[in-house]
Amino acid sequence: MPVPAPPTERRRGPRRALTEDDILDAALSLLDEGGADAASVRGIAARVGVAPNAVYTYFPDKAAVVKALVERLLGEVDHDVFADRSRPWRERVEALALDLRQHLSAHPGAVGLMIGGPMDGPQALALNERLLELLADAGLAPADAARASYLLIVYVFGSIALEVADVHEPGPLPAEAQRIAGRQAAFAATPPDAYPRSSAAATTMAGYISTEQYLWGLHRILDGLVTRGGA
Amino acid sequence: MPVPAPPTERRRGPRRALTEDDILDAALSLLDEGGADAASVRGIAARVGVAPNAVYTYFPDKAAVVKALVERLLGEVDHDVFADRSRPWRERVEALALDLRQHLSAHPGAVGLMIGGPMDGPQALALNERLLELLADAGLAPADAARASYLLIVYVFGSIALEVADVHEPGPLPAEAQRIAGRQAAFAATPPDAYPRSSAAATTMAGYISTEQYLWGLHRILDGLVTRGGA
DNA sequence: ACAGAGTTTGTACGGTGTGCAGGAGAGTTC
DNA sequence: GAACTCTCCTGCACACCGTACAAACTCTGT
Repeated sequence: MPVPAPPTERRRGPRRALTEDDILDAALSLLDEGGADAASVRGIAARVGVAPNAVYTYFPDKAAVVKALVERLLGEVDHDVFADRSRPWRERVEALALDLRQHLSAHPGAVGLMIGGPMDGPQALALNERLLELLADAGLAPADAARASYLLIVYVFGSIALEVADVHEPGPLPAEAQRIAGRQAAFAATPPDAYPRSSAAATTMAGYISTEQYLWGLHRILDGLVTRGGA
Repeated sequence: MPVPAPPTERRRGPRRALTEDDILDAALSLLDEGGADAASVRGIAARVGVAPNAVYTYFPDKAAVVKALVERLLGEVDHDVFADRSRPWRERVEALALDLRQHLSAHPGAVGLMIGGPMDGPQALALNERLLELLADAGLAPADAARASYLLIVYVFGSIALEVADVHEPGPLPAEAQRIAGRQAAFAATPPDAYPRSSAAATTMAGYISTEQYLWGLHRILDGLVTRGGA
């Protein structure tokens, strides 16, 4: 604790009607209901019942709101699950990857905001730290662990980004089976003469958004990491 | 050619002052100069010298402009380079990955637009088709080739997305060395007591955005694909 | 010459993020 | 208790966004 001083120090002026978290709550619910466009400053302010510019008392600008929101979502992942060193490391990576995917795709509108910014907050760093620990446990040298951690992050966020990019309407993601069926219908329109292989692989491609494909890719990456730990 | 009919059929009414390509040119240049926000319908119209709503003669809405622009950029990659079956397949995948990265990061503002939509146009399909061919040449069964193709696409677009997300100002990407130096400076501020591993790996992490790291990750993925081609 | 289709423009509406001036509440100091 | 000061919230305003509508103009087919 680098701040031992006054936690209960009352500020001057009138008490705040809101907290930063109230604003983030409103932003997140708007994001979930209406997509990225719905999470406007005016919308947030209306939801918490203040004038639009009152938001600027809590955050300097809208970018700060989304930054804080991203941090909060990243903080929701349970670090203990994959910090448990008694479990095999592959299992722990898998648990982390699944956890991240579940948490992030629960808020599809927020995914675009994450990959739109640098993702360099404390929670992002903490996550990276855990990943480095985990890969060190796997026997990777520090430099390789760092590279591998980035590779995994790219895979996780890239997967989720492409996944949510495929759904057109805002709101919560439909069930997996439903989305796959929709993609299957879309891929059926692929002209087989122009794209023979794509057309033949349509069924597999429709399943790109499935947990199964997600794990398949993850396993291939983990395989690649162990077959050649060196540079 | 499924359209043998009249290519020179003159429409009624006055001749168009522009072409669709003029609009895409303007959109792309604005995107490159001022980032995603600068590519507004009004900005595009001003650049080509018409009223804002004249754009709607050529495209139904802004989303269609973005979609066409994405398709055009995807069409810029030279398919012949990695369609040459005499070269080893790993080399061809590498060439494709590098080509894509170069083309896409030449227009950083466009990257967000790509992963914001479904990426299901003809050029995207053609790219996928080539990748499937390539992976079939590598000896993968069709279903595995499809999965592997998606894995590679996720990696390529995920990498580039995270890469451009790190640069704050719009405009063309700075040189690689310059960006790495900037990241190094940023990572130096990481508190070593809270994040010991991240702090120790700062130098490696600063290089995340390098071509070297990009290829390292790609090679790990390719290793993972060959060590276990089956499900 | 005329009709009609197609292109462009002016105007306008509702939305966005955000700066500025002023008013109201709550602590601090006399 | 009065005065001061600091903070929060508000109303208003600006510049911008995407885009719908109707009018004006230009060209082609008859």
